[in-house]
Amino acid sequence: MDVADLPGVPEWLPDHLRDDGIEELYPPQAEAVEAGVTEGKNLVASIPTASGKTLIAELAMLSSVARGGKALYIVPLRALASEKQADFEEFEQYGLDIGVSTGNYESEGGWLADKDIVVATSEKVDSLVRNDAPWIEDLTCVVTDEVHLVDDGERGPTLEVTLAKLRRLNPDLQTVALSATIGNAEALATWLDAGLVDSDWRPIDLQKGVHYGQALHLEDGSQQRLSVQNNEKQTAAIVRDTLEDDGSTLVFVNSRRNAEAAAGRLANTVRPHLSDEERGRLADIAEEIRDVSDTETSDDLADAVADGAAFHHAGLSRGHRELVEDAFRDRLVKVVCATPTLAAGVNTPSRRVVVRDWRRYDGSAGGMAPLSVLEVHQMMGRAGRPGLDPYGEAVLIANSHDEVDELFERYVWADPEPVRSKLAAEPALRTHILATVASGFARSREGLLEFLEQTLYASQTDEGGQLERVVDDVLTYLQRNGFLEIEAGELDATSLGHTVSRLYLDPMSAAEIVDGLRDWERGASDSTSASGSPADPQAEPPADSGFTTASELAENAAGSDDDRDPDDISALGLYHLVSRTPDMYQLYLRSGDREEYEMELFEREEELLGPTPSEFEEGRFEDWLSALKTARLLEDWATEVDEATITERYGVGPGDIRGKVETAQWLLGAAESLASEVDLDAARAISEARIRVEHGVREELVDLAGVRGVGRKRARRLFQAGITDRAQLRDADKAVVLAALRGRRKTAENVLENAGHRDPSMEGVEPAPDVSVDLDDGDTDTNGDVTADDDQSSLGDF
DNA sequence: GGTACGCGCCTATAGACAGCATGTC
DNA sequence: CTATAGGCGCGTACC
Repeated sequence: MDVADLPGVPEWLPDHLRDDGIEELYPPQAEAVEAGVTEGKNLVASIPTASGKTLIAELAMLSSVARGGKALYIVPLRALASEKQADFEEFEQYGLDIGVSTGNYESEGGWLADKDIVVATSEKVDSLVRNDAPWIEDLTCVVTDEVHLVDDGERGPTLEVTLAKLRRLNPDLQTVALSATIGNAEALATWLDAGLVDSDWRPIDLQKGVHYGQALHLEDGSQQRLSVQNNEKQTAAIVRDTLEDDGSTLVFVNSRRNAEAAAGRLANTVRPHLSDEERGRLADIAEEIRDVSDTETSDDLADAVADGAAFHHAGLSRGHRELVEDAFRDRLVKVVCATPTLAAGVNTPSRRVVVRDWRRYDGSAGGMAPLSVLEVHQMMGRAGRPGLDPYGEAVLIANSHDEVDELFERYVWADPEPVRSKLAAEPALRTHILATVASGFARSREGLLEFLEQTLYASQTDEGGQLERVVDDVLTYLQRNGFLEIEAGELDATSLGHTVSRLYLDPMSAAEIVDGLRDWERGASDSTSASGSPADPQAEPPADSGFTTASELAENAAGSDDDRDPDDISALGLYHLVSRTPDMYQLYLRSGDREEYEMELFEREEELLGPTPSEFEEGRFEDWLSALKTARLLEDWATEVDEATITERYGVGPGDIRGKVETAQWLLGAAESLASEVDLDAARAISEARIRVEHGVREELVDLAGVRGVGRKRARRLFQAGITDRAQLRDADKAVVLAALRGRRKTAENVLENAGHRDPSMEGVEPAPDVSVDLDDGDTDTNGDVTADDDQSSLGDF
């Protein structure tokens, strides 16, 4: 189909596409147009990655906007939100306004209501609906990227429920759903009352194969000789072979450690193939990587990159990831060894893809579980860059002759699994039922079930019995914990319930937080026996186990003599409290850790909020310990322990620290709201703990770190120079400030201005000579300090 | 005596959304 | 209920 023949699109679009070198649509795109995407029709497109999904989305959104509408583009990852924003911003020249909204970022300059196209994550959209964002009603078109993720147990239900809500709010809404190739695209189409484009077409050939011994067996039956030389691994042989053809390789492995180890080894394979010029540019990038942070991960990555290899996983910080992705796209880095982060995420195609590990550890399966066909196909789909490579090759690695056949059967020739709704699971319904009631989508049990009828789950199952049963369990749970009231069949969210829904908390997290805080106020004496575990946990839904109901408000109102002062709650206690909620991704407890944290628990049990579960309750006790480990990490961060020490002590990457800190910040913010909601007096302690973790500073720096432009390091330097709070900074001797900030005039001016200094100008000011500021060269003060504390407390016990 | 290698045993295990109100070194 | 790579200690073979 020629771009001139597109019905319903703005008149500038055909020319715009031609300028981009697009004269004709790809076949699946043409099918989509024939199905009416540009004329407001619903559509499900199940097509491979990189076969033009984005254009289908654009056609739908632009034509909808051209008719005076407003479009929403839902992405699964924050990283994709910014990528799509960049894509769509080229339409700004035609007067369109693009906006982005994710948890940590909101586009500035004009509210989202004024935007023509809004990009957001599914959770953010859910949250916007819960908080009654007024512009939601103006939407005329919603595009969902990667809809097959409704199959995901944790995040799928959010997408499902959110789509159902959007469609309910606005029955005329055009719904376009983009999916990877899946087994049951027609089921999605039925659910969304949509036309269907289901195609395998790719703009560039993809040849799948399995490597074993000295040969690469391809799916068309041919074989390529690809010999493994002296001692090298199969992966190395493939990488070398690709390099000889001047191509790059993406290697998928199943753990972070494997990614790092493989990158280190493959660096040796790549090194001899680099030109001098490449070596020079790679050295520069390696230097930038070292600048991002001075952790071991950072060093290892820099070493590998200097040789043209890299690893990529979620433990990397944002800066690291971007540098690696860019260098790979620029073809400087020849090999990237990645965990599945890269397959789901951003656009980094490569000549060849190697799927080295096809099994992955899965705690719920109790061991290694094979990857799904869908996942493997998604990884393989990264092979071949349109316009750059003649074709793409995706290779699985077999370790035996039998495995060759197995891999062909299991992945190369197999069709992807059907997508199935995971909505009927209790944890998902807990949060969505509360939100559905709180935001007025349902006012009775029947209304609730009727609403759930609009989900994929309902369209995929014939017997409603299962769903109904879980719904009743969840309603009971929500009622018992004081989130909902049920009266004469009427459902009503309590004010606590509304708060929880708006805060986007899992109700179970909210219950845990409220109970923990309340338990503290009630005093320690009766808490050891106060575990709310039902007598027979087996008979109760798992959601209930171990929690006193949050509705026992009246019980402690009387107050007793052993009430404790809420200001005495320690930061560790609060960090532990939020770390044990289901909203915090827990740290893995390694074998050696168990003993260490049992000891730690023994020493600091007093500080924790709520009764420690019995050691015989295996699962709960384990969770309690790993929450303690997470809490310790946060405490270290809030005690100015430096990054490198933390990564080493807890076995995490630099990016993980950021993630934990961010989550803790969010949950503590939520805890603050909850405390005031239920009249608990802990707000001050929580707020301080939150600010400390936010800036990563000890108590005495909280005030200083609140000044814009002052982080944990600058705050500490100022403090050492004798400036201990914001007020002092406001009237400080400029010479001292300048010296404390190591003579950086511009920084000092900024800081003083933000602190409200009368005359921030640094002109003619010289750093005061008697102020010494040596904290970042080596692990002198802050770290040394903390390490000493640490030694003291642990040594004292042996 | 030193080194190189191979074997068996032990260990450890992917990803990342959200409130609210603004900004690290 | 499922696996496997890598690191380490140890024993053997060889110079």
